[in-house]
Amino acid sequence: MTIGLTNRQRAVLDFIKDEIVRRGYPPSFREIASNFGIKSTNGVKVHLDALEKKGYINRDPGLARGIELTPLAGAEDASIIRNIRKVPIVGRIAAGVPILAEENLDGYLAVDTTFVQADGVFALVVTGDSMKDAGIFHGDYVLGKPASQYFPGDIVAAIIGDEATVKRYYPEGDRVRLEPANPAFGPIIVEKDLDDFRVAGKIVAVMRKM
Amino acid sequence: MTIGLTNRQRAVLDFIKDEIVRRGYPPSFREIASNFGIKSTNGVKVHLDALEKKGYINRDPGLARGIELTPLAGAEDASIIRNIRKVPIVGRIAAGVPILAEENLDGYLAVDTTFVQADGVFALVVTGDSMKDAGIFHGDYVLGKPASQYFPGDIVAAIIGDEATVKRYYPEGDRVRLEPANPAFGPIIVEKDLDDFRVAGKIVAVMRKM
DNA sequence: TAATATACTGTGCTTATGTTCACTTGTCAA
DNA sequence: TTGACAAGTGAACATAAGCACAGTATATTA
Repeated sequence: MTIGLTNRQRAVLDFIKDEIVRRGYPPSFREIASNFGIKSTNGVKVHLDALEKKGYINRDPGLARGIELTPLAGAEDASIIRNIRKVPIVGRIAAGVPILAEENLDGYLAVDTTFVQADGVFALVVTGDSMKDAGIFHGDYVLGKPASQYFPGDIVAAIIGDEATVKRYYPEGDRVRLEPANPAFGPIIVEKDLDDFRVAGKIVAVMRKM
Repeated sequence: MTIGLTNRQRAVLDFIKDEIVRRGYPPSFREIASNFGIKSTNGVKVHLDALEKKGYINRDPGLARGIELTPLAGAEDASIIRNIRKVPIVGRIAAGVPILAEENLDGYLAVDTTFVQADGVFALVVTGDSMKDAGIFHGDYVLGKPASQYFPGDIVAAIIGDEATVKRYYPEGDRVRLEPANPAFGPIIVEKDLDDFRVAGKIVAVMRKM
């Protein structure tokens, strides 16, 4: 029952989230009121009632600052309120299903928002050293961000069959050349509109555990 | 000035953290009191004053539930958020002070616990490409973990003067050779017990934003 | 065109919450 | 054995904060 919020309600919700991030606890009615230039605490109460009714917050009536964010509000598990995103880790890719399908899921990686801002970002574990010279090693996590367009030279995660591979992307007519960053390996050349082939995202971050 | 806490103070601090996790906002004086069987709010106030004086919390006087946890409180023990650690980012290093001193602090990086388990881990931003062949580039974050002993070949964060540098560690008698991973650079050789020199930690992770 | 929802103002009230002060008790180090 | 510190009790107090109710205005929907 995801009921949409009005602009005003969303602004109030965002303010509450920001305050929780900034100070570690929710704002009071009067703090919300003064932030929005509202002169009556009742004006705020109406908003909070609406947010609660629509499932974005839970309140503990009577309690000072007794506002809890629900997952709907974007508090996946209180993570988002601390500059954190949970990025799905994509494991073995099942044929035909979208990359973020549950079948492919292999847990989550918590990532600081300095590394990811957008939604839809996924993580995968690199196999092989074909991107060694680009500083991407066997066993590294890479974060991939789906894009509407990829440019020559972009490092991308490409799906070929049920395998994900990380390479530099070079479109060549109706083919694509996937170029490794390691002289020991040669390029992979695939038909652009092969059913089996797609580019899942551009690599936006690398994380290595040593 | 990391002053130790008494058992009771630690218990109170833990309770505050638990409540923040559980409900999303800090407890009131009376909630703390009733949890510990304390009958006077003043009993609680003394604890909070002590926690504040010792740097584990910050309070906004007069405000209901105006308790903020400081990094000190979070670093003590499991982070308030599951699976996540907040790692202090070390910037320019002031002479003479410990690496984690406030003067050096440049914010925090949230990191999944798959990358860090221990306390005391710090992050710093790499300058220069001297570790390029080890897959550590200019601008990368590295996570350093202080150790009691370092072994030949370890990649470490070393402090020389007020500069941090990342290199491979090779002890040689009462000198240390800091070896880059880039043929364009030569090694740095320093006296082991120079005042100006110390090894701050072993590099346990690398994170790159592209 | 009546009903409903949003978005408020203004006032008064209740209570949840933090503060202050005086005093007690036990422990531990100088 | 004095003094400092931790850890309280108890009561009075001030105020921060939530709630209720009576209105007003506008827009949208049935």
